[in-house]
Amino acid sequence: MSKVRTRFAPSPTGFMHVGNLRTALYEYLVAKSLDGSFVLRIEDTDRERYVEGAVDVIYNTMKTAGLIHDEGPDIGGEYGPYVQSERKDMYLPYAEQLIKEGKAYRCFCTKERLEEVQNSTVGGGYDRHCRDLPQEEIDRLLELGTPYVIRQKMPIEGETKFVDAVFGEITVDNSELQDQILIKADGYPTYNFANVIDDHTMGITHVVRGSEYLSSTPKYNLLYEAFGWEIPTYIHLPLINGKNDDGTVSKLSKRHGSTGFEDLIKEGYLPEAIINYIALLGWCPKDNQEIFTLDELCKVFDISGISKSPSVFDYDKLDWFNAEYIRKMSVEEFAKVADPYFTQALGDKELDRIKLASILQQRTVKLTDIPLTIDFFSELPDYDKELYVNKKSKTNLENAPIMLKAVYDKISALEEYNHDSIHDALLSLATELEVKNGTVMWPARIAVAGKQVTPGGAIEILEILGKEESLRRMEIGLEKLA
RNA sequence: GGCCCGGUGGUCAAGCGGUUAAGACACCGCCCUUUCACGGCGGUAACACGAGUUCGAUUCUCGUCCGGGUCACCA
Repeated sequence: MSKVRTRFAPSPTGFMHVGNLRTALYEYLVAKSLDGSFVLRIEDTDRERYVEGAVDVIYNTMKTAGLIHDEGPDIGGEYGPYVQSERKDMYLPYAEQLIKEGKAYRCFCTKERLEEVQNSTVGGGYDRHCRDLPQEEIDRLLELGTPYVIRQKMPIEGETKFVDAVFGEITVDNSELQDQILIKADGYPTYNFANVIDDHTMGITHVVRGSEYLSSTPKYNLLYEAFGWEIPTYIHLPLINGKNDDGTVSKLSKRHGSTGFEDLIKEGYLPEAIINYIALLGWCPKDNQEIFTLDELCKVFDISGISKSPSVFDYDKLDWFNAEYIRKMSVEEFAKVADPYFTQALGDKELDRIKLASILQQRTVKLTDIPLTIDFFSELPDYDKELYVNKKSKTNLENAPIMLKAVYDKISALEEYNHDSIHDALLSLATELEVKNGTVMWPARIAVAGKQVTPGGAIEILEILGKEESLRRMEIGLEKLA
């Protein structure tokens, strides 16, 4: 058996949809799990949709996602060129070969006529008007310079069967198939034609793509057969949907939130978490493990685990994966990825960012949540004194000032100012006053944070804020409570 | 509309003729606790429907319904 080769063939639109990314991921995994090669091919034949810098978006996405290709425009390979626009001259000869063999023909029909036929025929479609033109007529039209397209002769009767590795055997009536256009009037190949030629000439063994191609696969196969080429293994992937506000589902799109890889990254998701999540959208390992590195996925990935039914992209689950990946990092790693967000909230204010990271790490779901949860470090928010009232901690407007004053005195008397000394001071205070820990902790935390919910407790916040600033904030609290 | 595909809790999903129908996310409750989180424990919740086949169907077949895809000189 020849070496397994898969390809990812995106169009440079400047946007990498998670659906495309998942297709790329599965193509990568199919190749790597079978000890094969993963090829990147850029399909840029559509000039109108060309976007500046779009190819870089593809490279960057693949790189940050960790999907490293073995061959491609940037690194070459023995099956090049890997950019479709650079291969444009190789398609026409193949189509002409088919004409010579009587498997394709020139169609001179005008668009107007086609439209007319489309509207008048039940079920629409082309009426194969030019399929059997006499040779003299063809020559005459050719001499006149009549524009034409090249169409493939599809079988009129019978059926075409093919086997998909995921969906099993699929049968389609040949009467459903149009005489598809291979070469357009401008001389360029249609997408389907270019695809078959490229896949074959690049030695692609496994075609992995979304299930929207399932019903056009017979057309592909008829082309492979016309050339006498070996048909690749087809692996069609179930689609990814999004959930609408009204509870229905539809194809994943912008209105469901960020669906581009870069958008997701901007929203504070980690690449590894995104990859891990989408790997499980439509595929399940034998043992139901959920957390996987890319390398682990390569080892356990198996085509038989691919599901047939479409799935819904669930941001809640993505959140969970992201939080898991954040918690798995070392504090240093987390501090590093969180740093831009620290800066966003704190500016150039000097705080111990490692300590900050350590109290934040367990409670961060998305990196973008960080600024709002730590904003009080840079500036004490204006808060209502009702915050000092907390039933569970047994604090109220009467005892809060007393507790806060006691904390203030205790802290200002501290020679050494660190986590342990603050800890001991506050806990011993609770013992001395014969109240529960919360009764002294709550007012202290509220005074220095000015927020009901904070990352970390009173001790951590006091420590990070520093003695001077903490005391200043407690003074403000005492004034409020007076 | 024709054709193709799909249908297990709200979501991702295991299951491949006999199970108390796993697990994860979300949700709810309890515990831990200086708030929130993390962590621990527990809970609610599903085989779309109807006929077959079979001793026995979530698993096999057919029909119905629902959902999606596809029918271009777009990719």
